[in-house]
Amino acid sequence: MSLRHAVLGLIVELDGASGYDLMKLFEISLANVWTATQSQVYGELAKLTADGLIEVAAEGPRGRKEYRATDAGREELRRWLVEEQPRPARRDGVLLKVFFLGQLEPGRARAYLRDSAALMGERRDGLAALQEEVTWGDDNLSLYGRLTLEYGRRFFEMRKEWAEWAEAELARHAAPPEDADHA
Amino acid sequence: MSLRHAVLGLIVELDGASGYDLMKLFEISLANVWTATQSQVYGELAKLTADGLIEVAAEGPRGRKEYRATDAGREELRRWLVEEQPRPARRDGVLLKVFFLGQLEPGRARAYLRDSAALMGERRDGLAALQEEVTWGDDNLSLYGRLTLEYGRRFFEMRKEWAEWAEAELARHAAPPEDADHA
DNA sequence: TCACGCATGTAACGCGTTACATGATTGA
DNA sequence: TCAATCATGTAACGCGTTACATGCGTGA
Repeated sequence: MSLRHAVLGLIVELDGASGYDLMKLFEISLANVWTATQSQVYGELAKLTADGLIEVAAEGPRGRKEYRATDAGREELRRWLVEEQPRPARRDGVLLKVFFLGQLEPGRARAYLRDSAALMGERRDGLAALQEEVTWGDDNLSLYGRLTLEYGRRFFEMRKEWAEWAEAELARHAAPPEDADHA
Repeated sequence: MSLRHAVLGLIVELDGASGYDLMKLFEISLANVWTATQSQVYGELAKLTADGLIEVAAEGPRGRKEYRATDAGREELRRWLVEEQPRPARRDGVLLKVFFLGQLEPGRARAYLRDSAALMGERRDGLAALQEEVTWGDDNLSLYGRLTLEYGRRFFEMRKEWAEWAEAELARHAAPPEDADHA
């Protein structure tokens, strides 16, 4: 149940927001941390309201509803942060493919890893560019957003290096070490 | 739709397996790559059979059904490996918490990161020990399983180092740089 | 004989994705 | 005026989790 706390957390930090505001934040700030669709966000807002963790603080033009956290909501966010420990759900589409790469010809398998390394390099560069671009404020979301962005950069860097290493491993196996000591 | 291909892939690689066999493989070999529950596995076997990608090749004692891949199934696995590219679903419970760590007292936030670093170190050591223990064969599953295991080790190592870095960053912000040039 | 392990299945519920559906405001 | 943007919602479907339910075979 993490979407719930993502939505609640944003409302607490911003001290009030609409579903539309939240969507933009999910697309930008939380893009590398937790994704959510529009229907999920509005659905969760309804549930959080029903459970008394947030409330409609004001209504604006075009049916806009500005939600704010209740005391119970702030308490629940804190409880989640302190008490609940997430078990990492290990599920990775790229790794799954690697696991079955033996079904392809060796050349194709290595090409897959090479492409993967290149893609990870691009992603890393994208985040690195973002880090340069953004001017960070002194607020919480800036400070902690900076930490998660750096995590993303390190993540892609790690994957790139791993893919390069894996490709070399395959090469080592494909070409038996005939030249190891006589060349 | 990756569970489908995980199940199909295992059946192809093993050249025949029962749901029970697959469960053990999900618990051991695929634990760090793709998780699945028992009901998922049996459900997927039924679907794959209905779609003609696998078939019951033999029935054993205790109602055991040995599935084997059909030609269509082997073709589908190949297609998935070559054509389909997974978009990485970025969703990470630990990062989500970090994003909202500003809601805690600075001391507690840093403690969270320290604990996280310690946990990641343990996980890394666990995988490293596994790497030492296991005697690897020459089959595909051994070769590619070794690659994914190394990925897991690097992943935890990266997270450990990141958590330590993040904790230091918070320390830097909590204690303003009063001693920077006069000490 | 009896416990453990092998072996398969179903049902209920919640989360996530995609698509559909509608309408108000504002600024060029 | 009209297009873009703001803004909210619903419905259908599939995947994932938990719990329930059942029964056979084998070895100590």
